[in-house]
Amino acid sequence: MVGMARPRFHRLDETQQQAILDAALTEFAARGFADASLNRIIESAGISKGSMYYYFDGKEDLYAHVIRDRLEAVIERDGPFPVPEERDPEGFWTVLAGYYLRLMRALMGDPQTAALLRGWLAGAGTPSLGAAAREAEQRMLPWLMQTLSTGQRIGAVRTDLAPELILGAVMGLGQAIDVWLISNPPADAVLEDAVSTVMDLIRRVVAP
Amino acid sequence: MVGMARPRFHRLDETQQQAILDAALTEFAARGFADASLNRIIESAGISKGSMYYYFDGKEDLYAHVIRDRLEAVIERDGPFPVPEERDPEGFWTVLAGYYLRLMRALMGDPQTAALLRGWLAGAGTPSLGAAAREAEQRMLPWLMQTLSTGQRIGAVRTDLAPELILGAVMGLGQAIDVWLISNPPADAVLEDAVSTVMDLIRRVVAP
DNA sequence: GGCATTCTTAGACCACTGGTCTAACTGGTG
DNA sequence: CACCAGTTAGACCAGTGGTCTAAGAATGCC
Repeated sequence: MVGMARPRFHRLDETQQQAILDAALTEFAARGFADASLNRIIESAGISKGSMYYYFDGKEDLYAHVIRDRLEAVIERDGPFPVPEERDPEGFWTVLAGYYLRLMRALMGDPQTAALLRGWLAGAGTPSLGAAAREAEQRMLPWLMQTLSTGQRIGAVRTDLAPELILGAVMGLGQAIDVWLISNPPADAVLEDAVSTVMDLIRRVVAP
Repeated sequence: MVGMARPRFHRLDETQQQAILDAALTEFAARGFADASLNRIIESAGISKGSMYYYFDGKEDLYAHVIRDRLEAVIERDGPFPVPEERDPEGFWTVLAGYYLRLMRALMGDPQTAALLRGWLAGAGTPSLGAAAREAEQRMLPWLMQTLSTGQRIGAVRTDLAPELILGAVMGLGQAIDVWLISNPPADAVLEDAVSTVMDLIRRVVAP
């Protein structure tokens, strides 16, 4: 499986694992995948190049691993985010709005992880982001598809367009909104208003 | 001004200008900015590295120039696209739908230019795309802002959100739709249906 | 305790990158 | 023909991601 550190990485001393992941997170968050330097990560982590390639298949493999690691950390700390089981549209959207608000707060409190995940999502459409990092993106797909399915079943989401198009549109919209929110960070007092605006935009796109 | 070949480039023999731009277009369209190799472009163009740096400030400068060159070519061949002057919303959207249809047809007939422009728009959110290429993107802004303004004036576009957010949302949506259309290219017979779907999605986002 | 085996590390080496720089070539002018 | 400005060629540089091999370290067995 791509995007998976070699099993021997998990047998490595915890402190050293952390040193590698921290160095990688810092570099990838600051510069994005393409402009990040594996050599700088290696130096910062205090290991040798041979070691790095002993534990990871390469730069892309390390990147995908760090993304998974951070996603799992966010879910563990701020989750869970089960697929909504509500039966009425208002309930459905309320749950999703709550998830979004929670995620926004979490990422506002963890700017490095936020930057990493942003860079990853933004780069998803470019060739320089390799298969491994795209595979990481694919991992979110089942959750998204299930949520979409639920929304369609209860009348909250349109059924006249291909699911892939609906999801893509929401993701594209979400990223654009994200970019704007970075430039115009809402005060905590109006975070919920911002979330309402976001949910409204998404609902408009997906409403039956 | 960045993104501008040095004036001496325009004094270069036409054939050689074209060789450089063709080699650059091919490489950037195929691999995107980050993974493109300036050395390969140089070799393919049949010039020396010293020459390339004599005419351009670097890889990024060349990229921005090729983008402008292709955008201008598209506008020259398939334009013009004046800011709509209609006074009623339906007229406004009809004009924009016509522009979109024309652009889609144009880009379907010019896949290399389409790939280049796609790579550019997709990369706009990533750090590896430099200031010069982002400046090229900024050049579309006045047209977009004017169109948005017209739409707002005649009641076709909402006024309750920041213009930057509305534009960003439309661009983000547009890219997601574009990605989907690449994977699911519509037959010419249903191109207008596809355009209608796209316009509907955009209208939902921006409607008052 | 020594030896063999396996695991892990170190860093030399490679082809390639974008970019700089200098010498040489070319063309125009007086 | 000499001089000057414009242009070209490609050597050189620091850095990249990745490979490879030798050496060191750890473990297990007799």
